[in-house]
Order: sequence, then structure tokens, then C-alpha cells
Amino acid sequence: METEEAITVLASLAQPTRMQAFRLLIQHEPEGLTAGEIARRLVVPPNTLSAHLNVLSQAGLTTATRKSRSVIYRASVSRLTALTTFLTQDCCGGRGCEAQAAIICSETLT
Amino acid sequence: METEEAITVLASLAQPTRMQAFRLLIQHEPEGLTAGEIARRLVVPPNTLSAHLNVLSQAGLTTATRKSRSVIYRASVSRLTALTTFLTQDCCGGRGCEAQAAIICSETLT
DNA sequence: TCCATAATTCCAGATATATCGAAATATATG
DNA sequence: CATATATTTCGATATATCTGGAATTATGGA
Repeated sequence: METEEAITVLASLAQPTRMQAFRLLIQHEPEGLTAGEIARRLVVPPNTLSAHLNVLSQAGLTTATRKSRSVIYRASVSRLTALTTFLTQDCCGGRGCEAQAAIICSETLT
Repeated sequence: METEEAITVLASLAQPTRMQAFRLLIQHEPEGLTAGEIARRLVVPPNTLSAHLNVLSQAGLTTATRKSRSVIYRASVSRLTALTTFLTQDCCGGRGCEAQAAIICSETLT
């Protein structure tokens, strides 16, 4: 992932409503949730949420597919992984904070 | 790391000059760089950079210590690690994308 | 076709962020 | 103390982001 791209992804998550929406979608993988359902759960007006979901989609963190009258949103786990990889490589690239990375791994893989 | 805190860290990195400054500091661990040196390397006015460094410090991504007339900035690698841990746990918490995490680990630990 | 539901787009106002010149503060040296 | 260097703070402007009401588009059912 390029730096410019990473910044877009970082910015898209650096907003409370979008962070909540993304986490909600992560929790509902792989079925996804409709835009309306997300709006109801987060208590956010549909049009406001729509704008936020658009930002997440532009950043590649979500995908949207229409199903009948609803639009189902899903989280792109691979995109989140790509971001953490970018951050970790940015950290460790050519330097060596393997110990830190090992901590992440042990915490994650348990 | 709490969500609110993570958002602050994400926002602090979601800006080109700050991302550049942070990466520069990561590359210069553990010696650090003076504010002026960073400003020169990034070709940014000292006062503008100062504002950015302040944002990074508020987010806990950098520390500053005065040495004579200069102020030396250092990257907080542990803070970056805390962020990736937050993101990874947000991803894997109770769901299971161990495979993805393993990829990060293998790429990082090689 | 007419109506109801779901979502988005349009638009405007409010808030936040970024930028940088000028002035202020801190430190060292002659 | 006077001066030079390093950095930050102040203040003003420009730009971007967030928010939500109103209108628009898309789909399905009577």
C-alpha cells in the first residue's frame, strides 16, 4: 500500500461514526448489514451515515451491493490488514522491532 | 487502547507532513532529530512543522526533549505498536482472521 | 400506475484543520 | 548585556470536513 493510500484509509477511520460503523461491519462479517440497519444501530440520520459509508468505501474499507431495496455493506478485512501491514512495515522496515511485532502476533494468534 | 484514543492517533497520522515526519523519526530511532532538522528535510516552515509535531506529541506518537537550543523529537514505537494492536484486535476480536494476522507476522518477522 | 420503503444526492451552514507571517520565548556565546 | 540561533505561540486566512433537511433515485407491491 502506498503512503497516499494509507493516509486515505487512516483518515476514513479517524472519525467516531465511521469507526463505529466499520467495527459493526467487522462484527457482522460475512453477512454484512444494510445501510438502514447501520443507521438505526448507530442512531445517525440515513443521509449522514450514507456520506460516511461513502468515505469508507472510497478508502476501500467497505463494499456495497444492492439487494432488493436495501444496500448491504460489508467490511473489507483484507484492507484493514493491508493498513496494519503498512504501519508495521513503516515501523520495522530496515530497523528491527521484531520484539514488538512478536507481541502483536502472540496477542493476535492466541 | 481506547477507541477515542485510537482515533486521535489515526487522525494524527492521516496528514502527509505528519506521516512524513513520523516516518523520518522512526528511521532515526533512537537518536531522534531536532525540530529544525525535520523542517529542513521536509521543506516545511519551522512554525508549521511545530504545529504538526505538537499534534503527533498530543497523540503520543512522539516525545520531545530540549537539548541546548534545540528540541529533539523521537518516535514512540510502542505507540505505533499499540495502534496496530488496536486495529488487529478490532479485526480479530472474537471473529478469527488468524490467517491474516499470520501473514503480517511472517512478513514482519522475516 | 400509484404508493411505500430504502438509500443517495444536493445544498447550506457549522465546525475543524492547515498554513504561515510576525512576534514572543528559550538558550548559548561574545 | 547584546546578539544570534532554535523553537514555539499568536493571529488571521484558506481549505476541508461534518451534519442534516429537502429533494431525488431505485425497487417492490397493490
